[in-house]
Amino acid sequence: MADPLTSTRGQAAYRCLREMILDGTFPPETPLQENMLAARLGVSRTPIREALAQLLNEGLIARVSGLTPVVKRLSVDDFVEILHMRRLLEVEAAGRAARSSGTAVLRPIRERMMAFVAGEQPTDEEHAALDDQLHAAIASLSGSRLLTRYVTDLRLKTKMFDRGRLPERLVPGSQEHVAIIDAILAGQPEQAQEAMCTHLNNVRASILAYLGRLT
Amino acid sequence: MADPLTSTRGQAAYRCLREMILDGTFPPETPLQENMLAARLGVSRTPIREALAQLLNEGLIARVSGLTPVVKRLSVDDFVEILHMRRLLEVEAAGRAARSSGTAVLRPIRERMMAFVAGEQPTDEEHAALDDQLHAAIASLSGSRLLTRYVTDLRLKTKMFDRGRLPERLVPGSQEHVAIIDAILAGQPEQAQEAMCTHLNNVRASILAYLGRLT
DNA sequence: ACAGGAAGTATTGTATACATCCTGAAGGCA
DNA sequence: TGCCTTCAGGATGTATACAATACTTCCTGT
Repeated sequence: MADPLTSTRGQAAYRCLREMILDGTFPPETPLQENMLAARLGVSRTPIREALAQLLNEGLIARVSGLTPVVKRLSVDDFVEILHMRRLLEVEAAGRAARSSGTAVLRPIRERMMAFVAGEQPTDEEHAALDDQLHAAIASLSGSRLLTRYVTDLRLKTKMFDRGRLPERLVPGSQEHVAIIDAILAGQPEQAQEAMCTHLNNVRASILAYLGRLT
Repeated sequence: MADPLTSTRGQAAYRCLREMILDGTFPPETPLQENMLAARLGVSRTPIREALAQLLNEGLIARVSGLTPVVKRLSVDDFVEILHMRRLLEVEAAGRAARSSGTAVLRPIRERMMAFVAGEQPTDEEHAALDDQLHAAIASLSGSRLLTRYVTDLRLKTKMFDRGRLPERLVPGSQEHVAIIDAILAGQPEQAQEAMCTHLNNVRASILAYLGRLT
């Protein structure tokens, strides 16, 4: 049988709502009323409430003035804060990954990244999935479940900015990823940390430039 | 009126259960059955389920083999992992706090700490509360809500080890706290970071020694 | 016309009843 | 004797009904 935890309607509703928030089906400030969601997902309010509680904990939604929770709008400051935290944690993770064994799992990811550098054009989903896979693998190689979880949580919140909005970052981003991987494979913690730090600084700079371009 | 969020039975149950777990009323491995808890707290299963979901998210309880969640037993490795993460985050927070304005809030805390150094014997609750207050204030001075929240969450999980088990740490611990405060008040980030790092290393060492003494 | 209040409406909080699934034990068969 | 099957009990997942609360709108008085 499937994992009972992920096969309950409550968990399914959670994943569904999270996806709808991240992909823009529910834009920021959208009020999420329990009855509306229950009707829309075809379940009762009980699993909906469970899902909302989880999203509330994660910070993807918030109760602004008391009652009905709304989709949280990430301010630029929020975004910078999250990326700052990600840098702190992922730089640490990269350093620890370089000291770990089992780094071979990074090799197939490196191959795919090299293909992007060589000119292959992946779909957004493909690219995002590989990005996730790499950062998750590095966090996991750190050997700390806590670090892995925090990195995963933080990356979730910035994911809505990664949706193919910055195609010009594909090749340089992939090059930076390869640099991080190579430093880890070579067992050089300082270089791995530096490469990760550079990468995240570039991500921040390019997204801030994108946001500035909008105004 | 009181904050509507904290006056619901669900939130009350959450705080109540959390306290019971942290103070040992529910020791590790205790199964937390919804019916039992509902009867014990005098509410229905609905708010209990809400509270359990929150505790589950926080990691204070876990579903080990499927069904009934049990109070999580913190292994030594878990503890080291948490303290490692705390060091990473709180060192960062101390550095940023030293660069911030508004550090005057630390002065009354410093006075109390000095009283402990001078020989005053606080109750466990008093000491724990001041400790919380200091670390929370430093995290808050970092200017990052995210950092503050993470530090708070992590400290919660190690709190069960702080319950007056290490009376010999009172004076040196308070001295270390004063050193951190003084570095922040003096606006010296590097020294603040170093003092915080030293402090947390000492905390880890003394608790590991305590745990080793048990075996 | 504007402010204050009161009633109605809608939404969340809580309790309870029902459905589903897991667990454990008893009994039968090889 | 040991293992598998089956059934009973219980615990969680889900739906629904009810209670309480916050918001909205309209009315009234100044």
